[in-house]
Amino acid sequence: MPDRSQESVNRADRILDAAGVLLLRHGYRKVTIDDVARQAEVGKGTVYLHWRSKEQLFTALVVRTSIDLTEELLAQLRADPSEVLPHRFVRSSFLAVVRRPLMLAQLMGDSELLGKLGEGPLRRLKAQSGDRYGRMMIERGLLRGDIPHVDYAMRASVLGFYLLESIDPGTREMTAETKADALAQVVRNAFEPAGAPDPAVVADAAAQLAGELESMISTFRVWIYEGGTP
Amino acid sequence: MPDRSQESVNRADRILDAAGVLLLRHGYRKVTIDDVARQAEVGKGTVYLHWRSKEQLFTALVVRTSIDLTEELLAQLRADPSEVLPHRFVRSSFLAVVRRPLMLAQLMGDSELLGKLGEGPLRRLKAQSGDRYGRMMIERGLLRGDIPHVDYAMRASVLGFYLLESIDPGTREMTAETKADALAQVVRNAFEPAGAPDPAVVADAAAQLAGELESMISTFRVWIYEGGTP
DNA sequence: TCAGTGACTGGTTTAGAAATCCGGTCACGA
DNA sequence: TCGTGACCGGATTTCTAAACCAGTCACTGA
Repeated sequence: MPDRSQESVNRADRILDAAGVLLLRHGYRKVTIDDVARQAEVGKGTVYLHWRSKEQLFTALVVRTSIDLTEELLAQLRADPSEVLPHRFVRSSFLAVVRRPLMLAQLMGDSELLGKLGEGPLRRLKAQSGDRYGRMMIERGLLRGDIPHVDYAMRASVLGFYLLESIDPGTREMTAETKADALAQVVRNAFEPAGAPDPAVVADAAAQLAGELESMISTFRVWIYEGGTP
Repeated sequence: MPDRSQESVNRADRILDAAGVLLLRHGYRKVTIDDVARQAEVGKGTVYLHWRSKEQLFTALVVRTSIDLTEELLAQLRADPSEVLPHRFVRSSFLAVVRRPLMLAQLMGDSELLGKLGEGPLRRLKAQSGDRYGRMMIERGLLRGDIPHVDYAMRASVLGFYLLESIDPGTREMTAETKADALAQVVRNAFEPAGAPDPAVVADAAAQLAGELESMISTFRVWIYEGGTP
């Protein structure tokens, strides 16, 4: 028998579901709090019992999606530590992002869909995490240290795979997996050292990355309730 | 002593110069034909002696810049045939584009600056040429044939180098050369076969590419006078 | 005679006012 | 105590009048 606060969490989730459906259909600007409340079958005031503003409501939605995505990556990493290798991890991240329209919109800076929700500290946090991941891989010898600006080059190359589709509609016929495989090839050939990596190093790196992902998830959990502006 | 038509060409060039200055400063929408005429110190009607519409005037400007860019690449290719190798050619193209704001704007689809001039047959032609270059390099064994979707992967990776700067302002501190070098590394490691290429193959490929560039330039020359819609 | 010009025209964009909308509050009812 | 929807006023949209500018063409002077 669910207690009072459990009910409240359920309802918060229902409201976020409603917000998600409407956001993807109409975009941030055209979705009103009234719409969300009606879709979630609650009164408008009820929405404000959970979040202080429209911006915080939709930020919570983006953060919830980020948690979901990060948990997926974490599960894959735990099932197979070699997921930590750049070509594997970048591949999984690519698929995890393109399958979540909200994440894709945030990464591509789609202000039509997200308003200015795309910016903000959330994006900075993710960028920082990417940086830390890169440095960690270089330190452990899982990314080539012999080429200058590996981090820059990898960021640039990967970005292109996310953005090409918006510039060249012809590529929309390829499946996400096909693109992800091509991306993995590029990352492996261009940025990873030749030869098989030491399994011990891989296991260790996987453990560290798992820790980082967990702490990201914790940070996200806090943000859901504080609207990303603590 | 310059004849009548030489004068006319000079004046057309002066008008295009004026249009270029104003376009970069204010963008397509805010530049009026009056402005251009005044900047070029001719009457407004005179502009219409050279081009049938505002769109054709600015299209001619973009095409003139494209010719200039293509001639630069052609000269480099003639000076050193190994410029035809993907990592070299992509590097030179990158530099040639980022040093010409109009070309960069067109490639990035900057509609603030170019209005809808960014679209159109010009862009399609350039995309096609890129495709043909890719196929040619694969046929001659200068791009790896063993990885699926090399063309797609290379287009995506290269695109990222053009676009990263607009997403991550931090990278603006790097010089264009540094970025171009990183790009060349990626292309070489990810897409070219290991080992030195056969000089005869290179020379032959260079000759063919030079031919293609020449024919592009010819096409551009026609378009200057026909506004890109023959 | 004709290249060059700028006043002129009417479709389009902009500016400003009026009307509508919607984020956020809160008094009330269950 | 929790949930609601009528209500408020700042923000956005809509409407209309004024300004603007692409493109034309009759005129000028070389």
